[in-house]
Amino acid sequence: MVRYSKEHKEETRRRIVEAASRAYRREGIGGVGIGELMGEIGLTHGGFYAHFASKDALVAEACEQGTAESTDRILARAEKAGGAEGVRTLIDAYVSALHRDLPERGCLMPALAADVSRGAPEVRGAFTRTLRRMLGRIGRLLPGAGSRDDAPSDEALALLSGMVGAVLLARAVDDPELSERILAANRRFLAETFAAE
Amino acid sequence: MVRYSKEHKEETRRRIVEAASRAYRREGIGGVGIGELMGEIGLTHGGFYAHFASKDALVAEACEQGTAESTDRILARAEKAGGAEGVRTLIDAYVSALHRDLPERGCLMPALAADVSRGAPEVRGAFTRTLRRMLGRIGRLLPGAGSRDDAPSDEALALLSGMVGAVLLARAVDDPELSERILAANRRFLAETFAAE
DNA sequence: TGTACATCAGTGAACGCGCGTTCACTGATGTAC
DNA sequence: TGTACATCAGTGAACGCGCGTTCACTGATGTAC
Repeated sequence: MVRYSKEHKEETRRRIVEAASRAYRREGIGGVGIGELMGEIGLTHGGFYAHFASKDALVAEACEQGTAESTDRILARAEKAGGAEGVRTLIDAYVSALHRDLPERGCLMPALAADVSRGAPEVRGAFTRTLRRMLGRIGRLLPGAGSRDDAPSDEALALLSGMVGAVLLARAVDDPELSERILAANRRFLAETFAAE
Repeated sequence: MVRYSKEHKEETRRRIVEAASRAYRREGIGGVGIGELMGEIGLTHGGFYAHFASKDALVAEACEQGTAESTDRILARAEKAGGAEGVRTLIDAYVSALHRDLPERGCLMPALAADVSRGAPEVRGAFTRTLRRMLGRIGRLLPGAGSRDDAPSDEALALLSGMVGAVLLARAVDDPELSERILAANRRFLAETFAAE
């Protein structure tokens, strides 16, 4: 039943990374085993080590490669709009009930930053590169930003930190009303500060 | 060798909660087992169930009771100062390299919010009560805040979200320079916004 | 075009380990007499 | 004051389970002839 072509292996590898990235954001890194992951794409656990040296190697790749699509979904529309309208679009998309409720398709930062801070060096490195890339894109969206890509702007750092904290707390909280208030307050506050006309 | 007085049991229970609260903030909830915890206070794992019905029950108590001292350490000085000076004191203490580097003695939110959002209902409830208490104290510190304790103010929500996001990202990042920039940018930005004269 | 074969992606049993939880027990305690 | 005893905090072996990882293997593949 199994048929493999020349690109078959790299295709399988890609599917593992994608499944891992989604599952880790949903359940946490410790919450998903290799067997569960391989089963999700219709394979058995033993085959995993033909693709990755260790779970940490997969986690690193899931943090760096597996999140491009989600970042794009959040940022692309904002970049198309541009200006204050673009920043407002970003804030509304990021600090939203939808983003809160679908971590597996959302930003890496609120979902896995705490796990990463306790993780292997290669994982922290991959996470940092993804963060830098995101800060660069947000920085270019903000008014008055220089085009120096190497150092993220203070504004981008403050905006992203606020958005990440808001989604993180909104997810943890028990009470739907408080959760909604966390999002609404941060949306309003960040838009006033970073998307003023 | 073991000698127990009337208050001995509740004293032991208190020590378990304290050790758990510190260890969970440092290593994550999944990163610390019952055996390790009991060993840390000089007991064996079996005795744990004389004090708690389950690990989740301990986690809930660690989130609600075990963090009072840490919250106090961060907030007490700010409350004593009061006014804009008090807010600046809070921001400087929270968004600091010291807080970043000592999660086990720091705020519950950046350390465990992600774990909690995937946790048991009783854990989320305990976390939410601790968050509410903290928001109330921060709200009372901010200028122009009404004394309605039941609903946290938008300003308190935005300030805490920003501080939590900043410490969370600063901990996850690989590069000490970027980590320092995350803290500095957020300190400056939050102080300008919330501690203006 | 048809057959034999080397390759290697994927299989599944097995490993050592640590987890949360249970339970029969031990032995120091405060109390009853 | 001194002894017998019920209590119960803490012990440590055992449980079933899932984890990450290893490894001998299987069988479909593209290629050589």
